Amino acid sequence: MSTETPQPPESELPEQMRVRLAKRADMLAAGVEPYPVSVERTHTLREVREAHPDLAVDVATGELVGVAGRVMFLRNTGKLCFATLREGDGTELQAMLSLALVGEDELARWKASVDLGDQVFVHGEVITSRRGELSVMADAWQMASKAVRPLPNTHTELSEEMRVRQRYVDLIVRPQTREMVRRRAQVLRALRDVLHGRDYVEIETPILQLLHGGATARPFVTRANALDQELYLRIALELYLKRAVVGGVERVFEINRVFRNEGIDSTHSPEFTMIEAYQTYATYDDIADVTRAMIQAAACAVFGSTTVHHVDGSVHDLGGEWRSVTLHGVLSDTIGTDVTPDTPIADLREIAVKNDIELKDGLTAGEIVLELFEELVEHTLVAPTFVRDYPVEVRPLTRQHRDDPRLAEAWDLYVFGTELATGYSELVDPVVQRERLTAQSLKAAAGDPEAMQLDDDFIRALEYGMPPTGGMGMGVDRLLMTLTGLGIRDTILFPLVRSE
RNA sequence: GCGCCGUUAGCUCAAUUGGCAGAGCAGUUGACUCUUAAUCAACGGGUUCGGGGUUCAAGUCCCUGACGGCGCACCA
Repeated sequence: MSTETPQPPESELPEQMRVRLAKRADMLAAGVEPYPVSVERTHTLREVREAHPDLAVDVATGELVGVAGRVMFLRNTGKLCFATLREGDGTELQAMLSLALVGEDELARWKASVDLGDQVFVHGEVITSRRGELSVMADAWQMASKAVRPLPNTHTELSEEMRVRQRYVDLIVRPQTREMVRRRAQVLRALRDVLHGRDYVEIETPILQLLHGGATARPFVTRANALDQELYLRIALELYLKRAVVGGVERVFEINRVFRNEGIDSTHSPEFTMIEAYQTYATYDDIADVTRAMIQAAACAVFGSTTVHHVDGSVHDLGGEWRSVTLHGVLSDTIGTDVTPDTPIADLREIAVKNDIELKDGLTAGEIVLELFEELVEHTLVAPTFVRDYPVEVRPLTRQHRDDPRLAEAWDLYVFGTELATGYSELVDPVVQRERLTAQSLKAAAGDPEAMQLDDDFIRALEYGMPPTGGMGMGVDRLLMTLTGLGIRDTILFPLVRSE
């Protein structure tokens, strides 16, 4: 060891880090920069590969290139060294260093300073080895960035915790993780493309809010020092998008993060990405078509068709029209008993008892129907299914049904047994909306932490007249899960983890 | 929040009834000009998650805390 790095007490570091730090120090002592500002890269590894798709064995092209990548394999033999370089998209290319070409000193310097995981630059001729491997035969090489921490071994699976806590390592080691990053980008782009194609305008609305609303969920609370006031992180996008609709943004959407202070598990993250879209002079039927178009476009963006491939190997077609049922209808079909908005509470409770479902006291008929649906039907809806016409009391932001005032013009979209999206014919009557939110705020005052607050400014906006509007909301992470079959923590690049 | 299971070398894991803490990969040294999970030889590497206890003796048993996984509850 020639130079000390006083920061962390070296004796407490693992042996392999001490060795690598010593190599870094030795390079500095020899006047070699382990972290140069740049290197003379002329080609990406992919470009070299694409320029020479099928060279014969043991061929020299005469083409000189400068390439760089992370060392993923290293085979230092006596007078001929091999390294497999990899760049960000996963493309790999072999570098070879021979005593004859680089000389004794440079070969020794390579062996002494290069470890698995280092970023290196290699200049030389594009050749194929005697075994036919496309390679760059080096005439010069340079460290591009010395890795002082060793990579995990690449022959065993990384632990789940390591993959989430050190996602950068997961990205280096696992192609599936790199693929998810790109798939998420493809999905976001597809969603935007569909909406832009229909003349929607993307806007950004406040994340820090004085009141929480637009959904029933526990919010995160924070504080604005300058205002000396508590603020909430938004739980939904809805109420501000509707303000924009009132103001004349007649087709509007937002894709961004919302925050819910609730359980964390394989399908729930405290922050997740929502898309909400609103279109004036549209109904919940129109917005269902938009939603289907978005999901099918997302599938095509990822898989090239509406046939999706899950990580468990299963294949599912999300193409064509989707099944549409009513809430009461699908519940009736499932349990074999007719349930309608007229079914008395006593009868509904009897169905619950028969099916071993415990119900809280004081529920309305509509709330019981919804509970029965969630317990008995939801998990059976594997193929995409719009479930329509919910009890009006469980959809406080939706207009009453044109044919039955006890129902709301709302649908939920279920795929693979879970809810993926929701859509409404929006409630635009300010008087009815005030009544509904007042009822919600009474529940909040009574201690329900998930109930909506009465947002007077939102009501005031409606009082100026909001056009008839259809709206939808969808969890983007859920969409990724639907397309790939992964858990939510695999669809979010950097999910929340507890401190180590 | 409640319950169950787990945490051992850089990584992935093993360790019988409580009896010397091990393997593969990675690392160090040496050999090798066609390797590609290279091979061969030798060597090094441990606060067994933290704290406390029982015991002649604790990775192993008990208590406690942290973190993780699964189930339940809440929810998208």
